[in-house]
Amino acid sequence: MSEPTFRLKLRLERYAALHPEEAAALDASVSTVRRFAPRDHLARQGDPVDHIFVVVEGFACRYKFMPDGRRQITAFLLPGDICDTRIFSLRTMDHSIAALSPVEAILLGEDAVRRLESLPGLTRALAIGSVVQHSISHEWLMSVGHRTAFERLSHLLCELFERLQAVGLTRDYQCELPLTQTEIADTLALTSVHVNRTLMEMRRSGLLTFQSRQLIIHDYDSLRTAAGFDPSYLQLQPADGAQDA
Amino acid sequence: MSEPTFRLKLRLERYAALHPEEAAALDASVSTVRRFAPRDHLARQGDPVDHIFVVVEGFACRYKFMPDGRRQITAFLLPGDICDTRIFSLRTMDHSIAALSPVEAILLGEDAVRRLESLPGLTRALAIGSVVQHSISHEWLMSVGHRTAFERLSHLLCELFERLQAVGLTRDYQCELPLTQTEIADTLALTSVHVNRTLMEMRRSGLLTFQSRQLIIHDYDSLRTAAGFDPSYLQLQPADGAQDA
DNA sequence: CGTAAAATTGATCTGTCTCAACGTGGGTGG
DNA sequence: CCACCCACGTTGAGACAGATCAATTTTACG
Repeated sequence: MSEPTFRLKLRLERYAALHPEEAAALDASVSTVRRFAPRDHLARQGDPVDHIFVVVEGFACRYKFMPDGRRQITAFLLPGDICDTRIFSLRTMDHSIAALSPVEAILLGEDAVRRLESLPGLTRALAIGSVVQHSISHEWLMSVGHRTAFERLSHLLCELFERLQAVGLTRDYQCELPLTQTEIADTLALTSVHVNRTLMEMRRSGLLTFQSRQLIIHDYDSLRTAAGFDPSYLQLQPADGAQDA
Repeated sequence: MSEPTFRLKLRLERYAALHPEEAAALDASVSTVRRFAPRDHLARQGDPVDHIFVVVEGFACRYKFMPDGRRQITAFLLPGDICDTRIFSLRTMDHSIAALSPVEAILLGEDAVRRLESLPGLTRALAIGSVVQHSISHEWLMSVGHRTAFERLSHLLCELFERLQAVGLTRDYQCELPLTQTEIADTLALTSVHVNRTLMEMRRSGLLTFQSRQLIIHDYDSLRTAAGFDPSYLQLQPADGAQDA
């Protein structure tokens, strides 16, 4: 668990079987691990892109500001998540990445990434990871465009729960979600007032409780149904050839 | 112009300089060109992924249906656009692609793509193309989440205009947009009724006219301002080392 | 020409925002 | 160790952008 690549390997093995030497190459590529406090920036819009991040612990997010000052969170980076390796093709970041909780992250330079991508299992796993991030964006677009506040929030909580489950950060139907209602609002394009009302409605109806960063889902089937949540876009079913527990 | 890779090369050269042999490799990779009628599917959700597309002519779109039957268009594929090459890592398509107008498209198999991606200029250009598609998704999320109908529509029209301009499909401030108001509505997560009212408002205010598939922008500066449109996310400024016209 | 798809217009309804106030808990400095 | 304080959460009343429902007109095309 003290191994910084622990959750990353859990994630990548969902996508493709990794040879022992590929796992070793991952460990060997870790030279810099950095800690960030909540609200710290891992990267800012306009920064030159000289490394990407692997989140080891904590929550981070990609975001952009609108001209009117409202913030849109466009992605969450959870433990085990790795940034798109193709970002190196860009001169500068076109968005910012900030820590939402205390975050520990591995920094990988372009050379290290190239070396990892020369290994077939990793190539495939990283490619799927990138496609999944894209699919999540599309799913969020559907949420913001066509789902009600209740559906949007249920859908997001289902997604976060399953993503955390994939890296061993849930037990039963509970997990830690270090998010404020305002941050959820910035993600779902709602106001924090409305997120609050919707959360209270969910609590009242016995679906779940979300208090002091702890999410407890009391009725996952109903939550999934309410959200219209279909997890297939996360590609978390173990891949062909990947070891099943 | 009869060359199927003409617009693709225009696009890729915005991202990275291509060596003559890379341009030749692109041409050599074209073995199958297919035509599609409006509403035809280029690919359907669930299909095995055995080739990707390069749009030569016409408009296509990626889309998904919501459980309630509403459609969300998640991306446009314009002439010169190429699908993300990493989609090959997925067993099956997680969304559908349909023609919006008569479409001509090159089909590229995985081997052909691997061969192209072994060339450095193409690797870089294709990587940037993929990152830009991702950025466009994020920008659409901002639109649907935080922009008014008027801003959303202006923003989309600015984006489409600039993308078409990059591949030589505009003259002055005009271009052909083979989109119905319903299709625009499915993109912006509005109703076609509201798209219609918004278009009329733009027409009345002298900003633009959009009739029988022809977009004529009368006042681009005002349109851009109204949209809060910043084209940098499209990465269309000629790359270092790319030839300027 | 005829017919179906697309565009246009009007009247009404509603989910979410806005503004505004008040409650609360956990961290920190005295 | 207690008191203050500030970020976060909670609640209420009213406003509005865009949806919905329902015609009617215009356009494209076989």
